[in-house]
Amino acid sequence: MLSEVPQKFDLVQIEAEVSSIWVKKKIMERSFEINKGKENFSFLEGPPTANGPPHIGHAETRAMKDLFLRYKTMKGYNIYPRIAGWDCHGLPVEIEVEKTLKIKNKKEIDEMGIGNFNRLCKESVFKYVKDWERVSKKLGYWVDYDNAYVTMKDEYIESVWWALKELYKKGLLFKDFRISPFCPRCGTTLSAHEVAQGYRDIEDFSIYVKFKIKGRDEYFLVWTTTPWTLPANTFLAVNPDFNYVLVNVGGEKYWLVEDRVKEVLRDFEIIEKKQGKEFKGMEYEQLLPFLQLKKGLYVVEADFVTKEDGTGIVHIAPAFGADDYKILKRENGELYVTVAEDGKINLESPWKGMQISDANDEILKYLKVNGRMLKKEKAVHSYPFCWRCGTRLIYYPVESWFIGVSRRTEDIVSFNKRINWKPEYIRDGRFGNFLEEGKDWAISRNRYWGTPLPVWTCSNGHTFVAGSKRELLENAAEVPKNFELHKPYVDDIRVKCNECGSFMKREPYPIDTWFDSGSAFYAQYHYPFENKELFEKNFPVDFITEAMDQTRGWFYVLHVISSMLFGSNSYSNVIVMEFVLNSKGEKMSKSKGDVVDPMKIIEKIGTDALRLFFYQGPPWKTKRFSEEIADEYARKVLGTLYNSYMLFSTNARLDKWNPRKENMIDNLDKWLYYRTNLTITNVNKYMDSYEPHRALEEIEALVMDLSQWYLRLSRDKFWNENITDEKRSSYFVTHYAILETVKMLAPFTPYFSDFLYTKMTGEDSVHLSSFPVAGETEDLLLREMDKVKLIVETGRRIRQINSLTLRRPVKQVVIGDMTLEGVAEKYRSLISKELNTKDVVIADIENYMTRNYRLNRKIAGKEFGKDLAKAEEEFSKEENQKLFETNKGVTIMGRGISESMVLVEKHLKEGYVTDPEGRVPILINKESDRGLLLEGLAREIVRRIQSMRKDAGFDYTDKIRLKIDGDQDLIAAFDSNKKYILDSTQAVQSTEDSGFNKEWEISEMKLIITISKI
RNA sequence: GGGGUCGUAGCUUAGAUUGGUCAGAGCACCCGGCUGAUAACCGGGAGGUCGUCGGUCCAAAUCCGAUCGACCCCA
Repeated sequence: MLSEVPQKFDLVQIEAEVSSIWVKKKIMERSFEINKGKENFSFLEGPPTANGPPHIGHAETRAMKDLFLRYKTMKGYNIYPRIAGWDCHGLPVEIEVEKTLKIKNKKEIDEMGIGNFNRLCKESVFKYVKDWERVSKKLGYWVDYDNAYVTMKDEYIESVWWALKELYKKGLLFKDFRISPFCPRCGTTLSAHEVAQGYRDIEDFSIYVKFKIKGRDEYFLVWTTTPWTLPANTFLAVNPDFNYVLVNVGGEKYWLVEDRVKEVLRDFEIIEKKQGKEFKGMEYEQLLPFLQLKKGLYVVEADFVTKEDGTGIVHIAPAFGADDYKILKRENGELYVTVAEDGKINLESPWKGMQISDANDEILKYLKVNGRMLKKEKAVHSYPFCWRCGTRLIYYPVESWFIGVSRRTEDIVSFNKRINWKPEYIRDGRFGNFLEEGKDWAISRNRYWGTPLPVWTCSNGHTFVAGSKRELLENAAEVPKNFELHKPYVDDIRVKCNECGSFMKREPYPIDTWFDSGSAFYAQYHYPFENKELFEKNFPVDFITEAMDQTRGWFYVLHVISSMLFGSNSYSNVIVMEFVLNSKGEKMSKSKGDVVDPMKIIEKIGTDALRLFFYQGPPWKTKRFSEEIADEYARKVLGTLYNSYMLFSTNARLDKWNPRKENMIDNLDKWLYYRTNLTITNVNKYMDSYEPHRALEEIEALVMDLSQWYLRLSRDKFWNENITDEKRSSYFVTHYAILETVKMLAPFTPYFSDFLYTKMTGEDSVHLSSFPVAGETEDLLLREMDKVKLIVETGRRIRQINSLTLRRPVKQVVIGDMTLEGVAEKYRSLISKELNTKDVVIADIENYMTRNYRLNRKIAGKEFGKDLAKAEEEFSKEENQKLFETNKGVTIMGRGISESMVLVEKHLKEGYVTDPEGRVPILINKESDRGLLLEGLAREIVRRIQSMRKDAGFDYTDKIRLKIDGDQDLIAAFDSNKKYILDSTQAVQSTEDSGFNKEWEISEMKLIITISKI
């Protein structure tokens, strides 16, 4: 039953062997089926965009996902669906295509035709999917790749449409303006990512202008860096909590924030003070009288007004700033856009038709001439430019469709409380904070490749939202051939307006691809058109995990969509994983050339080693990747377990022992059994609470205890030639411990575990077996063994410190703590063997102390005066010392000596040594005699013979002839320990001179050993 | 610029929620042991301003503030 394993521990070789068996015996497929009909555990794959090969971070999240999938499977849960998923839409795909076509802007895309472009996008999506699948499979990530959900399929899109229609019906999908970064030359908005690429430090001018207060001879002093926006001025904003002052400067009176006066002005005189809120509603005269405003030209309050620069009074031009637009909405004003999309002023004014940069200068002149400019400054600041053409970006209102997240913020925040976040601090920290902001979500994109927004509008302002393919086709005037839910096909469909009968056109946008991936929890089922029950069974999803960057990405969109659509959280447990960094703790990057290819690592050290590295330490802590550390750790845990099996199986096989229940005989065996069960309990607990690193720590500790304590102490039991009850007992617990450990490791290291499991059981796979369930355990025994370990370790340390080599037995070891009596008696033989002592004594340490009493000169001096020296001499006499010890007092030279006058010195009795810093009092009698000496020498001789056996290449079952020659003492040692030596070395004494011989020196004595095989 | 996490021996790290046994391990290093798990195993030793500065407290690696550095998110 117990199969042999190769001598050499080689994870890569093991992996190769196991993975071919997996394929041959369809282990993965069978594991998917094994729990059919049992309780469900639901999982959802966060869909990657496969627009590049997977890197080590992807490997980490996949390893983490797989860990729990395997664990839950072994726990008997049915996981269905268990599928991969691919995010197909969006800018990354478009950019990839643009790169291959060597085109740079939307105009060129329009020229080649959207149909052609999108076809290329569709083809490009799967360019790297093969790489992803190869790496994922190699990592042992067991999901169904053939039935992956794909966000660009019509079914998936249809589900998303359904969701959008639901939101529309709830009034949560609407059109509004979004003030976006905009390149006036390219005529396009830029994504945040693109904007971030284009920041540059530039020297720019800014101006202070004067807004006259209506009906007063006072001005608001306002600072701006964008004079071209001044014609669109609608409000002035102050911070209600700031203090403002009215100053007189050369006869003119200006209002500005108190804290900035000194920075802005030189000679001034403060006339009056007011709080910001007192200005609310105050009207002022239009600075540039060209725009006909229906509402505006009064002061509003705003929190975003700071004192860091400017005057604490901010010019508001709603079209050209996000904050500005917010104020307009609050004040219910009307939006005026004074600049056309080509960046030219379109307002009837002296500047009409000018580019904004030219208008800047002209407006400046105008203000100067009209006495409305106080001063002009130059300053360096960071400003975004278009990353394509280098044009200065402006903020510009772009029509956009929104999801009304802000209207459901309360729900969204409260549903978050139901989610078990790992680590916990994400819930109320990074994630919670972001939810509280509750910003509306602009989902329309001015792009091509994506889920089309299913909204049609007519010229009379009516709207139709298609909630399914069918609903669209029913309302379509004509149905085109080769129809699919992508541009340009959907755009070709004309819909007749139900209200006015005119033709409707589709709003031409695709939607934010995050809406796609955030819809996966229902759209993967083609819900609600299909699989309704399956969806409900799996909702909310039990477990998801992705990297930290998904907090505001996938985790957010899933949660928002689910909260608004289903009134619930969409996942119950989530592990937020930190990144894998390079060995210096820096982010890996292509430019640094330190990007690690997971496949290369796997080929070198094996998948299991890489996986173990990922599982070490909390998933939410960054990990510095190092191949050496990964390899080392795998050797430590898996290598040790492998060696343990090797030791066990070699002996058990010789004895033809087959795994079966045996009576546990000695306490050490019981200990290992209980120890294993304790680990099983803890591993289950930690896995269930999504703390895999703690589970792994438990397993590691068990492996170490098995190897370093249990097996080391049990080795000689295995060497007995006959199979005894003791041996059976030991085989049983060893087998139990190794097998249960292998099973617990299975979700962590699927290849290695399966290798050992199949060797041990002959079954097909550990992944078709159940996760260990703890048998009985006994705390007392576990605690006792800890004490035994402590005693043994302390004893060994004492031997070491005092150069008492373990090889030579000592006369006696004293355990000087009576509370340890029970333990020490119970494990007496174990302790004597480990410490190689003839005798173990348990006795109060005080019995091994001699005390020496000295006079405390400070106190005794007052009593004895100049006789002190004599008194000390008297007191040190043996009879007085004894008297003092028994009576706690003695009379010296006619005077009583009491305890208060005495200092006590304790000494260990002659011949004993101890470790004064030890946590338990252990004494060793270091006195030796000839018998002990000879025994020690006998072990020296054995060691030499064994070493020679090995050098001679003898098998350890080979019998040998042995001849010893050399110094007297060594011969004596041999003679007096003959049986021990001959038994240990499988030898018979001989006078044969021929054979393998060698001369040794032991303690400056000569020893000649001759051996030969019989 | 705002928010978050982290910073413990040469390296990887435990301990931080509940402040109080000399801050525990492992690897590497040095010394020793074992020699029937042997390209394995065991013991011991040395090595730490707990990033820095300040505060609270009888007492801080742990709580608070500042600061430096790493990483992430947002602007």
